[in-house]
Amino acid sequence: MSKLIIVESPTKAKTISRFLSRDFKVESSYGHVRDLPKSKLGIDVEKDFEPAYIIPTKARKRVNELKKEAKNADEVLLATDEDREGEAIAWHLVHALDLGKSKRIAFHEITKSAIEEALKNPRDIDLNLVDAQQARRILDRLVGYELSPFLWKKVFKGLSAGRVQSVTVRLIVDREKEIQAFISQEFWSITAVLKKSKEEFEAKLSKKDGETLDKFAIKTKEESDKVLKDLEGANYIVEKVEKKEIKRAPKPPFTTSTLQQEAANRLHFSAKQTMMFAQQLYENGLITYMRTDSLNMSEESLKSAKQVVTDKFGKEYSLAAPRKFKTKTKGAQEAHEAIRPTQPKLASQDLGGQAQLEQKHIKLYDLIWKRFIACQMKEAVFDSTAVDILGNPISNGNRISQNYTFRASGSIVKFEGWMKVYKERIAENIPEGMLPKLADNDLLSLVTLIPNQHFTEPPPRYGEASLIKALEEHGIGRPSTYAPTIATIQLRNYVFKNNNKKFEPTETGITVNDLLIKHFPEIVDIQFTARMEKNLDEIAEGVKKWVPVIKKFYAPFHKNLEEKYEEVEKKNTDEKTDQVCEKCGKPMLIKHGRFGKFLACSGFPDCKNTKAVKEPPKTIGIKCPKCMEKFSEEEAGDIIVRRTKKGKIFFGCSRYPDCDFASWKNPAEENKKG
DNA sequence: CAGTGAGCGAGCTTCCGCTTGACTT
Repeated sequence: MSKLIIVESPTKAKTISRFLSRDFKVESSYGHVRDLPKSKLGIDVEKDFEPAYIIPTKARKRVNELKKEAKNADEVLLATDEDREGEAIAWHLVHALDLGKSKRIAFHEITKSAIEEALKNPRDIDLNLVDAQQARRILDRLVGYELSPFLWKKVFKGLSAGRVQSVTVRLIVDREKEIQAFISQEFWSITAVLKKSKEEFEAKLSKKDGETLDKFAIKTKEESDKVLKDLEGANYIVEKVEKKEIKRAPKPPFTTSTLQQEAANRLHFSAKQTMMFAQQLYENGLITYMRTDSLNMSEESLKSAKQVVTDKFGKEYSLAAPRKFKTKTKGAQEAHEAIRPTQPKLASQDLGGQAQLEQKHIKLYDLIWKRFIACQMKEAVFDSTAVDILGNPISNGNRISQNYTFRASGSIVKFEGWMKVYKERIAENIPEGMLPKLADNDLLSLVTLIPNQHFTEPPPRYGEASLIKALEEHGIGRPSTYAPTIATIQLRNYVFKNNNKKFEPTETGITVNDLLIKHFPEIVDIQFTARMEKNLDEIAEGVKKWVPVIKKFYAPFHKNLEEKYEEVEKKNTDEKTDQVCEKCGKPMLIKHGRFGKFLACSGFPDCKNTKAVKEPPKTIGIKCPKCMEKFSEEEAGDIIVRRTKKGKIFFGCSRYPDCDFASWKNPAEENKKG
């Protein structure tokens, strides 16, 4: 009896086969094996949106191999992920491989017992779940392949729009507009430096006559001066000492999104880098699957974590019962576990021997290991103290009406708990620093009063980490798409990373975003995906059929689109410049051509003068090596980041065409490697 | 990888989500 099991990933296949007898052969599909054709819509909207699936050339070889394997097997078991995409992959496999006989199985973790359990419970493919996936796929294709050509016609060619990318651009443009519209406000704070015996500490002005002062209570220097004057000669007396014990629980283990965020914040990895290193850790059997939105952890791993905590830190740090987490992510599919070390016993220091791992792999593993171990450790406990101090102004020996209250706070760590492993900035609600021992009615002496001028700040621009966080919170995109989406919107030149690695929209990004918001508000609504997911869930549950759901969306969308083709004028994306054409004296314009921006004379077609557009100098801080051989450092060109026609990034010399140095790799990074 | 826009109007661009190589352009 020979049986063939098909999963998505070759690494998963390898792992599973270790648990099974020789009767089983485990192969992988490498993701989807059928898809809509790339070159055309591939959907017959007249015939109930019938999709024309094809096997892409990239998948052809794999399909043929699997076909052969299936023929030789007595039974085929489809063990793809238990989620919408996984179910669809199984269904596509049935059609692509012509499987007459096949069964669907699913396991929730890759352990011997879970696999044996799954083998005992085969089922049929869930066609409702498949339909939900088809609806998702078809809707995305309809939106993407009808809206993008609209942009080619009304803006310029090569642009794109889609359910995910267009909303991602919107987030960035919206934020930029908030920043532009922001009006900074002045406010003041007053800090008293006080002394008890010889110990100095700080307290912030918090109340006037018992009324809490809000942030803008003191708006100007004059108002601040008035308070200082009121306080001349005041006594400072401790009014109330409040002690509290604060407990902080650890954060859950990593998902794709949180891993990308933390690796960006702590290790300065891009989302793309993080995924590449995680993939290699996964392939080396060191971590669980890296594209996941689940917070589940196998019982086995929890047991192992407890052992590690007890061994490494002592029993007082370990939990009586494992701590479990529930996802808050909208639309989470949870086909996998959270990202965790497969062998919790292996700390990052134990990884030295593995030659194929670089420092960056080890750093990422360290982060994953610590986060996982910490989530199975006791809460951290703080003793926090908040003290109200009355500043009683005295006037001519008499108390005057106003009095002021200052507040000092501090905390000390009573028990580190999980923070012994996974350091966090204390921040959020827990003040830092120590206070001297204080008791009610203690008389304090004033060292000095410090007025501070502040200005409110605009909201920050998104970086990769905060953008991914926002996408996940709105349920936009999936673990496998966060990094590629961010790459796409930069490739299309909708947004770019500024010198601080924060996203700013380009002119094109703003133009396209405004156009979409004005004419297709539904598609670029931040809630669009969430509403779609609700419908998909109903399809998956069998409450709704997929065709009417798509029809209900498509009919008005398409009608609107046809109207907009008539109504909307072509956007003129020409940008005026201060430059004057040296041939005819007319002003020069920045135009969009096949190869991006260029300068052209506004007198066209009478004057055909063109020039390369002045590139924003995207230097990487090093000189051109080819120039350096011939010229002094003064004369040598800088290496600048440029793009090919296809948008691929390469590194060239700023003196082009005098110097033709060009490289695909970043010469600065090449130097570092030696 | 150093071009380019308009118009003839061919043939092309484009989506999201699942998964890794085969390229050293």
